[in-house]
Amino acid sequence: MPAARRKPTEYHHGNLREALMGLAMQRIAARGAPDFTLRELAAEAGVTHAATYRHFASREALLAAIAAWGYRELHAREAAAQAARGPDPWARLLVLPETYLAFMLDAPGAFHIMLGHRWTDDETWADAVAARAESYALLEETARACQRAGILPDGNPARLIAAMLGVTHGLASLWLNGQFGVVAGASDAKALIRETVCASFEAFRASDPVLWRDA
Amino acid sequence: MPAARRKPTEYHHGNLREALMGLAMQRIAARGAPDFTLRELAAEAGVTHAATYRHFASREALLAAIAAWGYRELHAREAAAQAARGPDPWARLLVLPETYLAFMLDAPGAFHIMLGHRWTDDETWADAVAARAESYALLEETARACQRAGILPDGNPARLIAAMLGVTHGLASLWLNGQFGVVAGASDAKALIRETVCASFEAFRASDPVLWRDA
DNA sequence: CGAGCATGTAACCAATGGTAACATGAGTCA
DNA sequence: TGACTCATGTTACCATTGGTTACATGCTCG
Repeated sequence: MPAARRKPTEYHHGNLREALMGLAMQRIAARGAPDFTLRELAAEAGVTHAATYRHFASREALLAAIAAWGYRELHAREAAAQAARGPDPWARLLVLPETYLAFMLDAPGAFHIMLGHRWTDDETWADAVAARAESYALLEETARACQRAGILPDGNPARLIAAMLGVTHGLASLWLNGQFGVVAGASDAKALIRETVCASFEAFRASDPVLWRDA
Repeated sequence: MPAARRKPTEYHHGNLREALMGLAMQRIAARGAPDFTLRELAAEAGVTHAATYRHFASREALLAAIAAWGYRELHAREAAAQAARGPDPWARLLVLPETYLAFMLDAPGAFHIMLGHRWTDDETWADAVAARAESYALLEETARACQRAGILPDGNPARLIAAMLGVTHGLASLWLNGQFGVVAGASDAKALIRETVCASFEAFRASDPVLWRDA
């Protein structure tokens, strides 16, 4: 994250765009929702709120940029982690939720937008939608590879993928919204989440193929 | 849902509180987020926006009331469905996600607030928090009963509960945010979700107890 | 019937997202 | 070097929003 405040002598900020994204993510992570005001944000960056419109068409566009950055970064981390893990399909599959959850802890502000914010269909979110699709495609390919290798049970891959995406996304979402205390003592929620996701994947792996077949 | 517009002759609306909640839920369901303006809402109810403050302390309080209503209704439906299903713990467990997903389709507007909206900790949301806790308690009790009956594998119940809550919540959340097309052809997403949740529960049931034990 | 209280209205406020016209200064090329 | 230019920032402005306050209305019940 770049420095938030610029020196008061300089007229041009230098990299206001990224500074605003960083500050916004901080605030979202702290408050749990994109509550911030463009004016607050701009002031914290040492700039007038009107200056933000040189970099983002609207407040929504700033959020969309954060989401797009998040999914691109996630995809990059996932791909790198898979490469580091070698060719085994199962290891390549398990590394995905691991990376996902680790990134969530690294950048909770971005995740709030990625998971919790309603995206309108207009072009503002087009970038984010595309970036998200890439990340999902990775899961889909890897899951299919596991099926081909006989590691995951046969059956409709969409169901298996939905199940895996569901647990991961669901637990992440619960944690982000602070709803995890209701199910655990919240003592070490992060460890519980990681282990639960892992156990679920293993349960799916060892499950009866009949479960996943279409009627 | 009560009628949106009152007759212009009458000064008092009659049941403005519920009318506003109903209209708000409609709008949330339609737009996918609580985008509405208090003034729009009030106008649609045939009333000045200031009138809403006779029934809700703030815009946020209206959302909180919807969430609280939603969780109370959900809990009631779950309890009723369990009662109708008889004493078998496994049947009583499976009926919970069924009811959950069915209610989501009935009242997507309420679910958007229940699942997708960040709840601040102040007293505005106290009711909703309490109602939510009751619904979660039902899942927890039923899951523990299944473990005692030897139906669910032994191990840390928090993990099993987290896993089940995770899939259900995760898939519901994906569907609400319109992100389900990425995993399925979105042809009959609702059926896919129901069957995937069911398959997941069965997979957990038949899984190796070792998966759910603490290290 | 009349009093009181719940409910609605009108007028107002500060703050917000967004726009437009103007100011500044860094990079480029003669 | 000096001037042109364009990206970037500022000032001043706007309509709209959530929220408050003082006043109006009319249902309810002694």
